[in-house]
Amino acid sequence: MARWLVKTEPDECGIDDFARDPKNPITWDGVRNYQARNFLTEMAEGDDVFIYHSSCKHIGVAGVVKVARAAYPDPAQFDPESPYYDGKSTREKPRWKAVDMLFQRKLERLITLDELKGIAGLDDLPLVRRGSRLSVMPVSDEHWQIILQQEKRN
DNA sequence: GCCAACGTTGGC
DNA sequence: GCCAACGTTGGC
Repeated sequence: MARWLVKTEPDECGIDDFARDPKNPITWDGVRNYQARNFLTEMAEGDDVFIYHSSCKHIGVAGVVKVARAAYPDPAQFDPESPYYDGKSTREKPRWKAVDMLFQRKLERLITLDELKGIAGLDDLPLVRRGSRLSVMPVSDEHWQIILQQEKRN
């Protein structure tokens, strides 16, 4: 089973939005970057996913969700009203994918980007790399454990 | 196919 | 709000 991390702006959709209605999956749509899309496509039902809060006051890993439905065509790309509309995408050959994700748990505390940057073992995690804009990325078992261990620290 | 211009991301 | 880094676009 693979593990992942996705970035999100908590004002748009953060871990609290998952927690508010924990039985209801949320559609992870609007990914408009090819590398990120390719990772989305690799996600399998049941995979664990870190929710990372970006572009906000408290930046860091906030919780865990799981993939409830593997990749399918992102409905937003066909909706002219959506900010994620892509006129060049067709239903026959959809360009973009979405997955559904289900709440697992909120971390006991936010694991901040700042502290993640200080952990040598995470050097090759795209998240902590300077200038990295990748919004969906795989997380190795080792990295996953390292990040979770931080939760128990003060 | 190159690459300058432009738009976006995202930390600060 | 600033701006560095990056991805995409489009002229050539």
